Amino acid sequence: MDFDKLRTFCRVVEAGSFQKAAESEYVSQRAVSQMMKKLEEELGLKLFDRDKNKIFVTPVGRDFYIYVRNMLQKFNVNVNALRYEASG
Amino acid sequence: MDFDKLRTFCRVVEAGSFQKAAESEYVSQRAVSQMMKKLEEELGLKLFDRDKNKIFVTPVGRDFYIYVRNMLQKFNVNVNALRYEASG
DNA sequence: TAAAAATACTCCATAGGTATTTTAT
DNA sequence: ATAAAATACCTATGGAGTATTTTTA
Repeated sequence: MDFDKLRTFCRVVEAGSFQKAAESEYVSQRAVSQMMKKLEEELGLKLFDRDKNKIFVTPVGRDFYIYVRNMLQKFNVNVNALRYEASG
Repeated sequence: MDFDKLRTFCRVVEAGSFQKAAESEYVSQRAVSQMMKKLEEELGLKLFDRDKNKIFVTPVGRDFYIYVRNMLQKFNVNVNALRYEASG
């Protein structure tokens, strides 16, 4: 499990497509497609329904998104606080 | 940033040495040493003081440990809940 | 016909192992 | 003399790009 995958997942949910997320993250569509596949395998959760050339976020995917978005944001805040602590 | 690094970091803090953590995680001492180096670089935080053949967790490292331990635990709880949700 | 996802093929970076060196107890 | 961390060297795995195919709107 790595943060890049989680961040990309968030972008996908927000953009509504792998392609759009890929563009906004400056990686290839393939990279995003692979990452999301691995993410689902790793979690043992189906995050998307795939309908040929369209994706839909599952209810579980939506819940996971809410959770992850918050977790990543908090993590960044915390690390920044520690950087400040270390520098002061 | 990946969860393996964070988990290993927790093991190091708990064990008090790279070697011990390596044994308990079934990886080489080198792997742990490298992971911790990368982790510090990625975070921009000094997590350990290195004194030749001994390490000491820095105050910031200790705070980071508290945070990460909790984060990882919560994450697992949440994913398990989602698995349950998905199966029900 | 344009846009999007999956698949195939290829390549390179990096993560990890073994072995070695250094140091302290 | 033992235990632990860093370093060097090497290999293999996997992640990413390009190109291609399929499908739908």
